Amino acid sequence: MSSSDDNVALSLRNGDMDQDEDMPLSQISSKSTDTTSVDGNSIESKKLGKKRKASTPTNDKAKKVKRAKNTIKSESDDEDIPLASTTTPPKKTPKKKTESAIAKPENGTKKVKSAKKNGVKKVDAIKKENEAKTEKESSSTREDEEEEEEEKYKWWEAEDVDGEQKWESLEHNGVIFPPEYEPLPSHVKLHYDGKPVDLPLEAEEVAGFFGAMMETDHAKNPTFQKNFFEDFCKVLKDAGGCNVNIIDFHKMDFSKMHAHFEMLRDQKKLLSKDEKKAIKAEKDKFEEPYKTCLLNGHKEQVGNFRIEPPGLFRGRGAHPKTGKLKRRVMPEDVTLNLSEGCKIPEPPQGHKWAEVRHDNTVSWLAMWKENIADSFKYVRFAANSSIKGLSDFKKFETSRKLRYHIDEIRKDYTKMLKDPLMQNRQMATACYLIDIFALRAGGEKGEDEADTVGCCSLRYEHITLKPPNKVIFDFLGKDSIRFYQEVEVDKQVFKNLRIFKKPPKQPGDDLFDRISPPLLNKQFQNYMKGLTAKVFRTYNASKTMQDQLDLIPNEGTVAEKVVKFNAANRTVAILCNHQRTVSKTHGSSVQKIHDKLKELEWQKIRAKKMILQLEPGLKRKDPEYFEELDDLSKEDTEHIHRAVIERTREAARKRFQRENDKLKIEDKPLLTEKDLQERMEKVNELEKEYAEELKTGKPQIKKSITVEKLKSQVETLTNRIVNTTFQLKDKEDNSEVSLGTSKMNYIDPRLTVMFSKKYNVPIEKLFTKTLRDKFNWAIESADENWKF
DNA sequence: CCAGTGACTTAGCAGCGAAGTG
DNA sequence: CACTTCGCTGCTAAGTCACTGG
Repeated sequence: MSSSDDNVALSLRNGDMDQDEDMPLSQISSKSTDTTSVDGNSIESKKLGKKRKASTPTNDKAKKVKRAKNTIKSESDDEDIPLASTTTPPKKTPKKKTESAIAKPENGTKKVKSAKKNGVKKVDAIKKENEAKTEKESSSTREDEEEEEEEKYKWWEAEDVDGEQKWESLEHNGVIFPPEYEPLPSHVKLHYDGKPVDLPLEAEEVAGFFGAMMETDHAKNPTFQKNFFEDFCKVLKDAGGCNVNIIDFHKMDFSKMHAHFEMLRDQKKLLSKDEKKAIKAEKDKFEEPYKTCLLNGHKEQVGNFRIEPPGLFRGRGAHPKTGKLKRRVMPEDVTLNLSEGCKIPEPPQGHKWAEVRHDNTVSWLAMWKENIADSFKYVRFAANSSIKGLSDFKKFETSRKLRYHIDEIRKDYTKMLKDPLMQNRQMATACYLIDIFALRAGGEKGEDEADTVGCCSLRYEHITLKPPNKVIFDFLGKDSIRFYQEVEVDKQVFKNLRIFKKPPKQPGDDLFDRISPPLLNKQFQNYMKGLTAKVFRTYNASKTMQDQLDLIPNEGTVAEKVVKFNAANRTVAILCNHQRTVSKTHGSSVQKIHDKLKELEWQKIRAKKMILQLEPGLKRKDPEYFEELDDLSKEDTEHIHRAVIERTREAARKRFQRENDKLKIEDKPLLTEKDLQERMEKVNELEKEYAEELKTGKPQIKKSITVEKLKSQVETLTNRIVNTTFQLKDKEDNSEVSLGTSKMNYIDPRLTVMFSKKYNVPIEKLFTKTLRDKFNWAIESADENWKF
């Protein structure tokens, strides 16, 4: 935000503060019709009694009656609940100030024009804005550079003013539809109960979807199977059925289909480099027109210009609809959005569009309705477009503005944790959880969706309380990612959570039964325009990153600094609970690195032993250098020997095979079994040598070796050991943390740019190409002094 | 008022080419 | 050079939140 805007915000805010200190959060109590006090005698909330699967089957009605009393009287340690518990909370004059009052003065009509400005000018605008920070008060200075000043304001305030309008003109070439279904060759069939099935094409396609996924976890999921089978049978029936009566999923055999797809894949892989290149070139040429569009006369990338192909819905977690058929989207389903009067893209031969719209209040280019959840899918601009950039910029500016209000907000909710009104306590407690543990808002979800929760939808069974103040969170959040944390909380928060869990509440019941995300957000708006629950995540993520970066000393190599940057990034990712599934190979690859480390260690020790054999006197000269000679146990050494031998053998065999393959192609005489034997004999000799070495503890020495050579070997090995150790630690630390999501969505990119410039780390080491494009505005605008 | 709708951001993962390794 | 591992990108599911209209 601009300096002057911040000023206004500050002064207004302070003025307000004098009138009513901690109004916003408590304001709700005076307005609310639900005057249930924390200590009981309230009407039952509608939310109570809503049950999920986790709850034990009980009579809901009976429970509702029981739960009607939400008293805190039996809370033994609740001595600091206000005495006024039976009265309505102290009313305060409703606060009139809103954020809009702050924003309004800035909103001149001239800013509307700014929406037309292109990206380059906008970037300049940000730069100017930063420079202007030092000139906050000086209005005359501002007028001096009015021309440019105007532009800079326009950039980021344009949409505040004219939030309605997203574009002046928009022209594009429509969308790409997936290729038509290609029937399988006649010998590739589904089998049922051992017999080949003649499927109509429509059904064959659906069966093929499953066949292609046979080896995935989805295909083993009973819900997936059930949903797939239902939809498959329906498609089959609608297409006229087939020669076999298919009634049992488990009698379906997709293996022929699966093998066929595998074969196609292998075939594709085997194509020569040039062939692959040619195919790609053709594809690129075909897609070219769809990749870009004209926004206000400027060329911009389109994001997802391909219509999603049909397939089986892969829901995440325990999604009730997983495996259902995602039907093919036809042009008749697709609505286009573009400027009035511009050329309308031709629909595919013999088809027509569902609708052509000219709505410049939205930023999508095309839209269709999907058949799984009946929701919309959009074709949108790419992340590097000005539209997305602007909204990203605004997102970060909003979250950045939160720093002016966060102290007050925290003070208010801390105070309100003790409010006698149940709703207010829930409100305050939710604010605390969202702020401190970066929980999501947690809206309501339907029966036909995966059972995941956020703050407001947390249920009884999702938290465990361990006095005096420990809370264990254990629930599935967005994408069914597990949120598990054992934490210590504010004492009053602990008490409140205990109250929210008090009988008659039981598993299946909402903890926060008197609040909802909209209610929460309404409160947040009183502090700051645009403040919602999700802003806290962005704010706290970026704030954490800033703090972590500030701790990094400006020294060392680029690689070291990158490692430290990533560590800071990781702190944020952990805060936001951004996880990734540990790869199937993780365990073995960690083991591999361990083994490698051991082996390096062994090599190093071995080299040192050789040094001593050549020059025994060295041990007295530098005992430290030879300290580790006995670090490896005999068993370990033997184990390593065996591994090395085995690997050598394997390599010899493979090499033999490879050479023979080559000779075969060249039509030359092949190596014989005897050649192989000879090579193996060499390995056997090495094996004997090692066995001997194990007995004597003395490695054999080659004639050509010298102490100098060995010392340099040791040094190389030491370096490799250090590097590998770091690599291992990084791998383990990162195995289940995903850094990408926070870098892309939560950490203000200007922080990364600041780090890059201040620490002389090339931005390429911190942002991938795509992120550099997406955050170009930040790269061009932030300098080494930028602060979140 | 509030449930439903619509539009947007946030999210993890598959697949693939690039880079690293022996 | 062959093989493995890494890291990026594209894909699309799953959230949030504002708005609408009965």
